[in-house]
Amino acid sequence: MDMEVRHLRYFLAVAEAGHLTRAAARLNIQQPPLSQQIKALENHLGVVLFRRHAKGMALTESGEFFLEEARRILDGIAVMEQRMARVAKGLRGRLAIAFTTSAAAHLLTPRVLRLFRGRYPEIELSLTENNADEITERIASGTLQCGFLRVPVSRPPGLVFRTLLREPVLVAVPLDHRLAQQPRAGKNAAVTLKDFQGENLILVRRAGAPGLYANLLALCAERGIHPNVVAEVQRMMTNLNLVAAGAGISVVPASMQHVHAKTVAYRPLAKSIHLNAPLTLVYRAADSTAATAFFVELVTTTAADGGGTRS
Amino acid sequence: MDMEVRHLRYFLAVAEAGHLTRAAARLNIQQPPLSQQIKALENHLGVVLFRRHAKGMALTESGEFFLEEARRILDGIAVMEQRMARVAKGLRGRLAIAFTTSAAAHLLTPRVLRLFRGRYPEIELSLTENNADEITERIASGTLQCGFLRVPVSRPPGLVFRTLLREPVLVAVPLDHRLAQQPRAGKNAAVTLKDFQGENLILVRRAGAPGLYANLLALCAERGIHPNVVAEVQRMMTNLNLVAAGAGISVVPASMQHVHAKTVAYRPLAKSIHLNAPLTLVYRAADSTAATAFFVELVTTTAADGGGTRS
DNA sequence: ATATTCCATATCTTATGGATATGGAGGTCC
DNA sequence: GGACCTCCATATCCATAAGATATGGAATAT
Repeated sequence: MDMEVRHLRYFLAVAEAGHLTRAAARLNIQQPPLSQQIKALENHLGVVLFRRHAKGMALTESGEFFLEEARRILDGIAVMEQRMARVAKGLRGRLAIAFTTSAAAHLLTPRVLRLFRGRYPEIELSLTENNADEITERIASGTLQCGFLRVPVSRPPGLVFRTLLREPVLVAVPLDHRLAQQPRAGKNAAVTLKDFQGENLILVRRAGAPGLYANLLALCAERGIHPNVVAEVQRMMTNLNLVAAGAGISVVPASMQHVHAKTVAYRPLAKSIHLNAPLTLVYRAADSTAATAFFVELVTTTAADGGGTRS
Repeated sequence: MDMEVRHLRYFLAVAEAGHLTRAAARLNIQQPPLSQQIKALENHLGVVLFRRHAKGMALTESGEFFLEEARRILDGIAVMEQRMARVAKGLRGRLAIAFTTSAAAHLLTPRVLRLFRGRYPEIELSLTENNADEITERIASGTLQCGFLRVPVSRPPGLVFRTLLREPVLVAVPLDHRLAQQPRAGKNAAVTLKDFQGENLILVRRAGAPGLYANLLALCAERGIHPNVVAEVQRMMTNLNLVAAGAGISVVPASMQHVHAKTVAYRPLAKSIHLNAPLTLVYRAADSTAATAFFVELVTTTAADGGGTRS
């Protein structure tokens, strides 16, 4: 015979009732089968658990030992069931989330993570930083659950790209650059597309893929303006590092204007230029995990509430 | 459905094999019932434990959580079974032992307890001191397992009285007593029965019950000697306290000769007087407890080996 | 495309947990 | 002290559910 949880439950009932008949009633079974199960348990353990006398059943010394053990194990099982119930509800789990450097720069991102941790403390967040390409791929493959990025570079089927917000873009130039010196014609006068003519431009993009910079180049091309593309990098942070080093100018979402603030100047673009940077949440449409749903829900509502303080 | 240990064992096998078919083979069952049991478990927990793909079964995240829990519980059960195996062998338990003050005075008693503790460290000894009457009664009622006493005062059926050893008795007298002064006629000349004539005698006995003192009185009566019984007490220690206080004289087993050594003199009895003090082990004949058997066995062999150094 | 592997489903068998009926042992009450 | 009562054990029977057998479908590899 193998011991089963049933034996423990039955034993405990008898031990607590001190009475086979009463325990059987409490367990909603009849007395004889209970008698047999107890006996089977005693056989299995090689120990007599109860002294049978005319007024009921009393634990033997071995029974007392076993009582402790049985309680311990049944308690353990109860704890397990509770924990698994929380797992089932999605209140316990793991959630792998990634963001691009520029998405991480927007205040919405840290804010939403803090909120989530507070509300679902038993969901362990695994956070990584990566470029939009890899994030998209890893979400599709199931390695990641959610990602924050700017303009989607590819749109594999089955992925949801939810635009959380749009923010202006700024032109980032080295402090000693011509465009950084300009604010006299009217206090921070906007940069126009013409200003890009002949400039060394640093891009963040993958060749052939759409994105913020693809849009910018398209606008320039429309007007016959041809900037001089001196570098294409993977991350916007690298981008700004190069600007800070004086390698050229670039364009970034407004929320990055505090990066390298001592060495890079950020100038607005002219209103006529319809170029803005979205913040996008990516996840699998088929992901039925409760944790993911909680996260998507929290991100969406937080963004709708004015998001990351519109900075 | 109720969760049973079987489910945990099956789950663990599948999780470790990563393979339903292989796990089934390892469990000596077929694949379909295993499939069903796993599914039943998933139903019960409200969680999907495995991702089924063409090369086997891989744990989901919930499955990983459950793996920890299942291992924890199965380990707990294994520990329990081991402990109960030791209980079954009698290596773990409780043993209630009592002795009279005079039995405790014999070196065999502490010696055997020390030996026992060393050999069976998981058997908890509960030690008490009491008079022969109560010890006998409590062993009969099952409150105690073993007792050490001198001469049995009653012999309820079902109790075994095993004589471990016999030792001489000595006459205990106050230091300033006539009999204490005597050792000049031949260096510690023995006390005879005649010496008891008219003496104040202190007894340890229950009226009507046999015992060391009943034997002594019988011997005296045979020869027409009538000591003056001034007290009947419950414990031999009380007895000696009274002798030390000068209330009278008494007779005790030789092993007690170090009690009140500063105020009581111990004198041998004449060889012709056939009076000695046994040390007796009492236990229930029907006591099939291994721990009791171990104890009885150890006491018997220790006593046979020369016992408590014959002091 | 074919074959193979592995899990799921459907049906049947069997082992066993549980129900019913009865007996025996130890207490209690009159 | 005898009749009754309570409570557990034993014996037999039934029903449920675990397990076996047979088959099908999905995914991967050849």
